[in-house]
Amino acid sequence: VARVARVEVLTTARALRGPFDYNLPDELSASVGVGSTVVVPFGRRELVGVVVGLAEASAIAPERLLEPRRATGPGVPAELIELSDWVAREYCSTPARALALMLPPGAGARSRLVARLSAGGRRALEDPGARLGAAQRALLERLRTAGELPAAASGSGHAVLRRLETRGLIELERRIAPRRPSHVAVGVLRGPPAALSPGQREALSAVTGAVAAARHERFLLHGVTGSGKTEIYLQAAAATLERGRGVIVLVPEIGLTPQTVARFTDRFGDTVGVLHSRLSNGERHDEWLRLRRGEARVCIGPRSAVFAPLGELGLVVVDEEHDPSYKHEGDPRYDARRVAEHRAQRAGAVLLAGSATPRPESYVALCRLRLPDRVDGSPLPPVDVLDMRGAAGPLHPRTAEALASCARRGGKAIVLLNRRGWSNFLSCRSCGRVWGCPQCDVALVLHRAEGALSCHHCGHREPVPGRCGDCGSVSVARHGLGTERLEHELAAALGGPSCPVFRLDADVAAGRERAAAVLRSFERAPSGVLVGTQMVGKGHDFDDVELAVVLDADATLRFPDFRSEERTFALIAQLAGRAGRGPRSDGRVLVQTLAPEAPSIAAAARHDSDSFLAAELARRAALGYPPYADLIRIVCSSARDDAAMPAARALRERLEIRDAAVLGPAPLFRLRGRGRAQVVVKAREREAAVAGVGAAVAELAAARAHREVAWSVDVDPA
DNA sequence: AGCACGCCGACT
DNA sequence: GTCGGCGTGCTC
Repeated sequence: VARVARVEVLTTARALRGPFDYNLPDELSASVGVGSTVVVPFGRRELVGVVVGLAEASAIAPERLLEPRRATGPGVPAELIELSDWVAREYCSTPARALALMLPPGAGARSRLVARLSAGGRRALEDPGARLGAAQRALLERLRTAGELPAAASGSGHAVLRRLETRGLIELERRIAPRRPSHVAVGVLRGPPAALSPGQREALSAVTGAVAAARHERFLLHGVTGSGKTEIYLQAAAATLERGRGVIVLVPEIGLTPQTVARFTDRFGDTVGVLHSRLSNGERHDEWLRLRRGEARVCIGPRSAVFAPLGELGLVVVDEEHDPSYKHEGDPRYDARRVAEHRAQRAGAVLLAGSATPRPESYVALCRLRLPDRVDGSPLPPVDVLDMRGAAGPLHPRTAEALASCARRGGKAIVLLNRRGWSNFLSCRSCGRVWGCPQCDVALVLHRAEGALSCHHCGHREPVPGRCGDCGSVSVARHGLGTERLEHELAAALGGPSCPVFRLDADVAAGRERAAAVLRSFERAPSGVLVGTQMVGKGHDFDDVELAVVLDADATLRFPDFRSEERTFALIAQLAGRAGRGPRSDGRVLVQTLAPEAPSIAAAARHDSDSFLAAELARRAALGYPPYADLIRIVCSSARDDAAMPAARALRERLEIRDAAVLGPAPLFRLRGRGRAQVVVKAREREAAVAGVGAAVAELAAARAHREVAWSVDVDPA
């Protein structure tokens, strides 16, 4: 009989090594099993924990074991406990952090302490005789101006906060992630299930064959934009539901893919549970519960939906599998595509990844299904590469002419520039000073409409300078072109009632519903130009865009990253796929670049993903990059700028992994006021390398010498 | 990670 | 004395 529950308590601490054992009294043993969530006494606190195992006895003396206070909520399926264990090990994280991903929204460890001034505190600030230390006074002052502050941003330690709380001068409240407004769907092309082309039928039958046999297989649906991939997802999902099994559909950032989501909800109604961050906490929790109870059998959502509480999984779809948003940028740094593969394999389910521009990894590893043609029969638009070396302005004469002609004829165009803001950086014309971020070693970007310079890494903002802080000169040069200025210049050149200019980038999208509103306006407008960052190339299908332009197409190539070729190819190919669709089949694409002969740009111009992938794979093989090796990146960072490098050096010396190259340590630019250094491991034997790095980091992170250093392990860095 | 405890210096 | 700023140790 199970007398002992093994519990992982939900805390983010790396130093804490669970699981911890608790006695299970009779009244709990009936309701508590693997996957149950429980509230347990832990030290001097009470924490939520997850039961990860049951046992008859513990290695700890029975009299030292405590009992869970109570069970809470429906818990998670046991299958997800196993998955969390795999995620924790695969990404060198902790069981508790991995478990937090599986829990219903809001139940995880993600909460924060918020401080607020009380009436007593307000009086104390005005009373000169009040006993207040310097730190206490400073905190109270900050609270008076800010209203309320998260404890982490209060500038004071917990000791100060707690003492002020016991004296009644402040109020402390633990709060879960803030509520967000709900999401509105836009630009939906509704319609009955389409008849399939022969190519679609063939691809679908391969997938449904594997589903019917409950055989784990992995497919790559490689088809251009508009080739009918979504219809195959829908019909494969329907076939899976008929077999009584569940479906997970992963999409990139959901705000940008409302069309895919709407097609699923249209086809399957309440059977679909939608999980995404723009639902309110309550709504998200309700959707999660519907999935957990089996009331919804299809889950659609962004990367975190790969952890949906669905039993009897039969199919996992990964739409736009090349999209970088599938990589999670917090600990654990999981890759939803790899998690999807693992989960599907464990469940005997089928993995169906789809893209017009698949990653080389998927191209090699998955069973390929080709959809070479657009469903509407329209050809892919011709792509012209324009050499910008020696060009005078931001637009090539042919680009300017094409845009003007499009505006004259009342057509629609999309212009992509992957750079936000007005201009890149500012410098003083007399002394050469460049305005940089005080927290990060990068230049600040001018956002003219807000009258601010902004750091795109940490969010630091300062007013636009009137004069140089070093020499006092009032002559400040603005360099580079961003979307804000491009919008302004195009509006001046073409704009007017007949040719409105719209802009879509992260600055616009920051107002949540604004992104959808911009897309809706552009879609409804009979003519106009949409200017934006890569967001304009995602998700949305407009059936009347005749001209697509990419500016500075080689910008992504200038990043020292082994994926830069792949990214550049995808950026151009994805945008090209959005031109000349529907009735307007006379679309064209212009690509401005300083590197017209770059293989990724030349191949994208020919719509030739097969030869691009072949060449890229050969390059990866020669250089020892994925899929022919696995990369692990470890970043050390510290508020003390001289602490990161010694820690990285110590890691390098500690790492002994067979059949792997260890590169570094290399210094990185300062970020959010923290000095950083990295070590990269290129491994032929993935498991050994992950285990080796995990052990080394665990050991060094616990060492006193590196107490102030934060360690971040990124397996399969993006 | 919290949270408490214990030590030390500054101010009443 | 007391308060506030650290450094250290523990959590079934």
